[in-house]
Amino acid sequence: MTLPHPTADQISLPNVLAVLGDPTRLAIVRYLASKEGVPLNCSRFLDLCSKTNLSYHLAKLREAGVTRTEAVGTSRLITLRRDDLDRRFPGLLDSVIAAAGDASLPAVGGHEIELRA
Amino acid sequence: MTLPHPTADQISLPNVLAVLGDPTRLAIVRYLASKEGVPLNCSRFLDLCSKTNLSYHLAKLREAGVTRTEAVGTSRLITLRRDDLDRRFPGLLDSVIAAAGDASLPAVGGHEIELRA
DNA sequence: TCCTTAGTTCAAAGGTTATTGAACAATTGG
DNA sequence: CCAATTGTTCAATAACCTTTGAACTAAGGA
Repeated sequence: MTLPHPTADQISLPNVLAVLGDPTRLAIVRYLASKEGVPLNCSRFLDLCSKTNLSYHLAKLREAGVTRTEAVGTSRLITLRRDDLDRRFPGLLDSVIAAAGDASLPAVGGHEIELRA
Repeated sequence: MTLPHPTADQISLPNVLAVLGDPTRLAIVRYLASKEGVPLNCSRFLDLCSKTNLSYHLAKLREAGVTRTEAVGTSRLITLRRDDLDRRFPGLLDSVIAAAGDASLPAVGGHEIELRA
């Protein structure tokens, strides 16, 4: 439960943009946004890349302050840090998600069980 | 006047985000936005980095479809591709610029003459 | 024509990023 | 306890990015 996250004001715009500039990570964020409020575990994203690589990308998202990762049992529950991002960069997340929604990004999920919110 | 630019629908979101994820380029875009409508020449940005490096960053911005570069004499006139970006990714540029405006980014310009719009 | 101004291209160095497989740790169920 | 599930860490690799200085091109002015 104690994974390192930046505080809201440690979140840096260039860093967030750079992190979202990767197609795999953008797909993760897009999917998180589509299931907002529902914490998802990593296995949800295994369509996108290998388990090892996913671990890497999810760490990047967490370290940039885009996602929050909570350890529960052997799982990690991933959520978007929408409140913090909206406070720091109003409208940014929404426009990114909307833009990503139009574009055809890698699809994800479907055969996994959602975890209670 | 014939520098390679992507068409509006060739502009890719991950690419734009990645390109804006560099502090120097974000500062360039921020400054272009603050002088919107006024084409600026490269020398305006020499506070940010060396001439060579600036050439590199401006090429990145152009290739990603963020800026338009027009050759006039020995100058290059740089403008934001706001219309195309707004059409492709509504609200994105504005929220990025607003967010960049709050954050303290490298300042730029001041002692150069603006070119007529 | 010669020089200056404006910017590009090139090659190289150094750094960072993405990706992989193998090995590891931790929790949970039988 | 044993095994399966979930995910991380490590070392390695290949690719890409940023930055630099030197050499270059192209236009404009004296």
